[in-house]
Amino acid sequence: MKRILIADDHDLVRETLADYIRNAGEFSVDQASNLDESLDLIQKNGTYDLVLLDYKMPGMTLPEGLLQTLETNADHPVAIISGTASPDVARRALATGAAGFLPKTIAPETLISAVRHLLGGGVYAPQQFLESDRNDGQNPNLTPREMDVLRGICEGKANKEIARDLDVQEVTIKLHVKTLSRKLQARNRTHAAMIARDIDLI
Amino acid sequence: MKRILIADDHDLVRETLADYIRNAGEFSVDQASNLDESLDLIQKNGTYDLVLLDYKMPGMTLPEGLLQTLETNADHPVAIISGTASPDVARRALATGAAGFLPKTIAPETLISAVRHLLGGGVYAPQQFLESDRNDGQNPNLTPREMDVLRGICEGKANKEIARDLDVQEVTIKLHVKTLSRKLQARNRTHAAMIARDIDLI
DNA sequence: GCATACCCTATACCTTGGAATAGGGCTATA
DNA sequence: TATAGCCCTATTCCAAGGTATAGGGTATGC
Repeated sequence: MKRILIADDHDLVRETLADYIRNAGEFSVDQASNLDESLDLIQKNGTYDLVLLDYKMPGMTLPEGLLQTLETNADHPVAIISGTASPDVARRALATGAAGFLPKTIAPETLISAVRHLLGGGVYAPQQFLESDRNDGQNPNLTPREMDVLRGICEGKANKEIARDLDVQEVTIKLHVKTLSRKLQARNRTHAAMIARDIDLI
Repeated sequence: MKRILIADDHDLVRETLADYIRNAGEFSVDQASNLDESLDLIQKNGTYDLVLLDYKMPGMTLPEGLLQTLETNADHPVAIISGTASPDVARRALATGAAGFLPKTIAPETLISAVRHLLGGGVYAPQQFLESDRNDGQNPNLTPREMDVLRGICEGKANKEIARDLDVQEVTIKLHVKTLSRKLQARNRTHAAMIARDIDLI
């Protein structure tokens, strides 16, 4: 029987979900409520056939937390499960090496078939999260660089800090901040960060 | 058999949850994925014995959305179910007339007994969300004025603007910004805004 | 080749944010 | 009454954010 680890900090959600997957009768499910606990369980019980990590739980970060898990659960698939349906998160997760991206808006039966698919070594991600390169109507159409800067802003970093991280001059960051703020119709960086969060851009 | 309505936009979470509650054998469960759909169902099928509303779903607002639901589902309890465990949201929900507040971090069995309690006309809310005197590391415990300023920050307003709105001097705003940033362990106003959003403080 | 879009840099200037320090007035409570 | 917490103000100073303008380098596509 295939062994699955589900990590999510919402006890209610995780346990009912684990129950649901167990009821399919094909899987044994273990649970963790944060990243550290997940890593501990993997080391204690051996690698799982599939690990599902909530994108938002204590200790979890992208890409760091995902990379740690991939390393610990060597050679077995790790997928991200996320409440907020964000194409950008999906892309970054897959680019980092995740085997899949499961939004919490998918139907339960779809989840089961996705789990089977992942266990078979496949990659799972809903269509709409992959072909969203093109902006579908309300996407403000930020350039890759502007997205980099926006992420920095959202983490509360100063321009100088972002500049160091991206290895460019501070003035350049200021330029990006200005243009991305205009595109988002934000009045300043803080506003831009909040808008980005609102429309699930980050 | 008591009739329950669950409204949550995450299909996966809602359906597994509905399954779980149905399995208790005592309840019939209907589902909605946003506020409007909930109101429609109540009007079409008659009032439910209990309505559980997700705090974060399309159309949902506090207090407006809750008030609408309370009115439509006249004389029957409506409870808020929330992913992020925020004492402030809990207090506002209960103050508006919600019969209960259920964080998604509670255990599934606790949920079932809470549902029974609510159906019996009781009020349910975890202790720790009501006696928020003690801040257990998580609760930033901001003063009312600091909350005012925080709201301004989150709207992308400048200090000068917030000062005008609250009819005080700009320096005063700066003071509040500094102290609330310290309490939230934020490095600046943007960071504070993002943290506030993360923990659903606003 | 030419236009376009993106990315980077530079200079200069002004506004805003934020730290530090010091107090006064108010209210609730021990 | 004294203590504490909150709210407001003040002054000073430096760091950071933001605007404006001008340009260079490099791809891509017509």
